Amino acid sequence: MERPVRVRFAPSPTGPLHIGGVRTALYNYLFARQNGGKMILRIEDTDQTRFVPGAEQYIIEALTWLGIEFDEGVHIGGPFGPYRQSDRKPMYREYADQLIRDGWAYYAFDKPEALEAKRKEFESQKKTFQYDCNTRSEMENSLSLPEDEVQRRIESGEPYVVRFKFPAHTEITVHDLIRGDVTMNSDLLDDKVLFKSDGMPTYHLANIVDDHTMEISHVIRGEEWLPSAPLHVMLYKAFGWEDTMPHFAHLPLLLKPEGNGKLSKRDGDRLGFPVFPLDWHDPKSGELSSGYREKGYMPAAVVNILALLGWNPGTEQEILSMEELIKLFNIEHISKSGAKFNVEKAKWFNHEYLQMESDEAIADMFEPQLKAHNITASRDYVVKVCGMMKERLNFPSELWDTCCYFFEAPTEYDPAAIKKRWKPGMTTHMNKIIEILETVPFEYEKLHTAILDEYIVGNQLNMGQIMNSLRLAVVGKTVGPDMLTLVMVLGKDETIKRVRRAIEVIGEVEN
RNA sequence: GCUCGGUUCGUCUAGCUGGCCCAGGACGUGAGAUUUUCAUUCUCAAAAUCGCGGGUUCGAAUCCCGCACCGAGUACCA
Repeated sequence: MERPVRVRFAPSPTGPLHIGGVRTALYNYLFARQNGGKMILRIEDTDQTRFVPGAEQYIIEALTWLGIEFDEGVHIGGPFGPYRQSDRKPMYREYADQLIRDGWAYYAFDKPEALEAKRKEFESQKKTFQYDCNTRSEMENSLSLPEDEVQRRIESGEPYVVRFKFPAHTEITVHDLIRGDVTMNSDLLDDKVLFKSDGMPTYHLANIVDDHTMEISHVIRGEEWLPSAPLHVMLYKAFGWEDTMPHFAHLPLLLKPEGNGKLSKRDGDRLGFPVFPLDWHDPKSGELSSGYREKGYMPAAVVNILALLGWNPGTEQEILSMEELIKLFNIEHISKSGAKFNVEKAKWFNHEYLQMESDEAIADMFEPQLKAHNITASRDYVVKVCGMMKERLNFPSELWDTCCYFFEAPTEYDPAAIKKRWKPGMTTHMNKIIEILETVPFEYEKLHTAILDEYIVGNQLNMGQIMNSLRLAVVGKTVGPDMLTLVMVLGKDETIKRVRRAIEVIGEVEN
C-alpha cells in the first residue's frame, strides 16, 4: 500500500542556496505535483555555529522566483509544524533517549581534544581512526564505563553526546530509486553522533525523526548523502519505523564546467555564470555573488536548464514548461552520473525563452535601462523597437547596447567602418540622399525606389558602399536591422539630422 | 588509505529487456544560402574505435569479470 506522496526540500540556512540545491528542490516539486502530493519546506538549522542571517529568506525568495511552490513549510505553516528544526528542538531529546533505552545508542564523554588526539595517533600509524564497534570499548562512554560512573558524570553536568551503536557484521541495503540496491557492511560504518553536547540533534537524528513525523514518503536529495543512507536505514529500523520508511533517490551531482569536481560557490563568477539563483551579499565579508535573476535569466529558462541537467524526458524535446515538466518527470530518467554546467547552452535556453515574451513584456524590461540613460520615448516606440530587435538578444541586459541608436544619435563613428565604407565623394552621395529624404514621400516603398533603384542602381553606384555609409551615418557603426526600416522607425527629421551631422563630423576623405 | 557511486561527440544527453547504432538529438564549432551591414533564419558538415582489457554470443554501447580513471563520503557540518 502506497502512502500519499509527501516530499520535502530541507536546506540548511548556511548561505545562499546554490543551483544544485535548486535542482533538488525542483525535482522534489515536480515529483510532488505529478503525484498530487505535498511539497514541504523544512529548515535544517541544527548547527548554530554555521547559521547565516538572511539565508532562510533567500531560499524562500529564490524558489518563489522560480515558481517552485510549497504546500507546507516554515514560511506558510501546515499541520506538521513547526518546520524549522531549531523550533522542534525539545522533541529530539526523547527520541535519543528512546534509542538509548532500547540499546541502539549510548552516551559518549570523549572531549573533542581526546578524539583529535586519537585521530592523530592512528594517522601516525597510517590508519584512520573510526569510532565504531572495534574502538568504542577504548573510549569514554556508557558502554565502557561502569554504570554508576556514567550516572555520576551525567549528574555532575559533564558534557556528552549520544552516539548510534552500529551493530557489528551486518549487511545494510539501501534501495535507491536511481541506483538500485546499494549494500554496505556495518563494520565499515562509524558510531555517528546523533545528539550533540549543545542539546541539538545532528542532521542524522533530526532528519529521520522529522521525515517520519512529517510522514515523508520519498526522500529525493543529493548524492553526497548516499554514504550515510545506511545509517538512516538503520535508524528507521532502530525506531521501529521500517514500515513507513521513505523511498530514497540520490541525485547525481552538478559538476564544475571545467576540470573536475563538484560545482562550488567560487566557480560561478570566475567562469562567467552564476552559481546562485539570486544575487547574494554576504553579510560578513560584504562579498557579492551574482545570481541568475540579476544576470537577466528568465525563471522559466532556469527551471528548464536545471531540469535537463541530470534528467531528460525520453524524447527530443528540450524546451519544456513547468507544466510539461510536471507531466513528463520520472525518476527512471534521472541519470546516475554528474553533469557539468554548460554556459553556452544556458544562454541559448534564455534566448529561446526571451523570444516567447511579448514585445510589451520586453519593453517593460527595457524601461529601467532607458531611464538610466535619461531617455524619454513613447511607449509605442519602445514596444516597436523591442519587437524588432528581440530576436538578436540572449538577455534583456543587452537591450541598451543593441538598441541605443534608436534613442540616441551616434556621437562617434566606428573608424574601421569609415575606412572601409566612407570613400571619396561620399559627402556628395549623402547630400543627395538627404535631398531624396526631403523630397520623396516618407514611405518605405517610395524611398526604396528612390534611393536603391533610381539613385544607386540607376547611377551604377556601389550598393554596399552607399548603404553602409548611410548606416554608419545613422547608427555610428555597421550593425542593425534593414536600413530603410530603420530610417522609417527613426523618422524623416531625425534621419536627416543624423546624416547631416555625419557629413560634418566625418567630412570628405581623400582616397 | 578505506567505503560507496560513476564512466557514450568539447558539453548536456538518446541508447537500458543484446541485432533497426559502422551510435541519434541539442548547445557550441565550421561551411554555404539569404541580406545593403550586423544579427536572425535556413541548409549542410565535422565531431564519441560507446574509459581500457578480457569473456559470453552467430551478433555487445547494451550481459559477465578484471583494471584504470573521475567523483562523493569518511566532523559534536549539513
